[in-house]
Amino acid sequence: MAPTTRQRKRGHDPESVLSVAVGVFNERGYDGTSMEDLARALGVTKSAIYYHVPGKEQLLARALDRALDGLFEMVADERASAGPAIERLEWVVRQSVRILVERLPYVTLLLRVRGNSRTEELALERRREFDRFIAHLVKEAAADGQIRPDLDPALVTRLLFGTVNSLTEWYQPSRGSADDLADAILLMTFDGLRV
Amino acid sequence: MAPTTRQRKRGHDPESVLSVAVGVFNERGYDGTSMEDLARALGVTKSAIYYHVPGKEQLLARALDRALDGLFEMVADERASAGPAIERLEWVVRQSVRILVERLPYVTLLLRVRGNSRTEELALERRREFDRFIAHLVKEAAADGQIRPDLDPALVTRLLFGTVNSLTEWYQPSRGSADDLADAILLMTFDGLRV
DNA sequence: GTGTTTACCGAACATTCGGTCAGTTGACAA
DNA sequence: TTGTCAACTGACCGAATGTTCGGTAAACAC
Repeated sequence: MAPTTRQRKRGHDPESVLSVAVGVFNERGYDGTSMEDLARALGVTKSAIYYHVPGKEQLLARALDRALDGLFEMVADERASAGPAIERLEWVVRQSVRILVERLPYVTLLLRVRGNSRTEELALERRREFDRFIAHLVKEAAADGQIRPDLDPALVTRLLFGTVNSLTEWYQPSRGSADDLADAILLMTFDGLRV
Repeated sequence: MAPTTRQRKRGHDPESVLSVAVGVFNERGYDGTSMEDLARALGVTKSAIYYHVPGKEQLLARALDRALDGLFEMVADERASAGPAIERLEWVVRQSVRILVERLPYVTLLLRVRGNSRTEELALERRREFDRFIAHLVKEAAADGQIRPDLDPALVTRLLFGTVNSLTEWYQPSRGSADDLADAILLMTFDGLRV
């Protein structure tokens, strides 16, 4: 046997670095994560990271774009703009859950952004634009008389998407499909828990 | 004359430092906040902070205790343990909203803790204990046949308190009282949005 | 075998971090 | 007037931060 270690030069690329980095960001928080932490998680030294990506903030920017692009692709779909408002809202909630589950680490990171840097501010602004779209949709459904009139549409928007977004706090792929989750959320929020 | 209270110079005390610090922590995140940031917000130099409090992590610990103490005082109340489970659950949700509103900055900070230090781990463990109490309560209500049987009680627990906790993301005192908020949340989650 | 490219290491960089400490200030007591 | 003391300041420390850079072993191209 050759004593020389014949370890395969697996090697990273920008994609694998991003995916590992986002995982660590979500465990320790972006500001709580050092490049040393990332290096350890990747099994390389700090400097190796800079061979693949320009720096820490770029990692954040790419991750946030991945989440936001998913959300904006959805609201660009015809099904978000045509038909009865209540059905569009239901569809958008369902799709939001789907995106949240599909891109869980990226969306999780997005929902924790506080605006500490230019990168974060830009992401926050895009997110607010998405939120405005949803708020408008709820308002339409309320105007159509499709949701209970004794609740302020703006409040409903916040609570509804508070519920959806809280998935990032506990969801694991083993805990059910996106469709089952969306069913449960729509059942609770639209029809109520009480028997 | 023996004055029992000594006239103090204008300045800060541990309480005012804590309250300003928690505000900055919530704006920029705990790890994203430097002692220099705190000093600027307090209008003093960095070293003045150490005259009033032992350090950054102690500020976090005190803030987290303030949130957790409120939650545990509530579950220690008789009304959380006696009577029909569904009514206890309703009461606990209502009180949770109240505490969240009363101690908003402290609870906000608590809900963002990731376990990066011993202090954060201890807070996380106490929080999990609170969550276990709620989960048990929902399970009891489900066993009593008081909430719809087609939803997993563990899932309901997460969604219900995901909704409640999402208040920290947007609530401002000008946006209504804790009671009004609790009404809206209970209306949506227990009776449903749809007309 | 030689040259080039890929993927990395180790050492260093300037800066910022949380924290310490000797000294200063000014209100008050005596 | 003098002394005390709460409430600071400013200079500083070692460690950690994100980033740069010169070098290099291994894989590949010819």
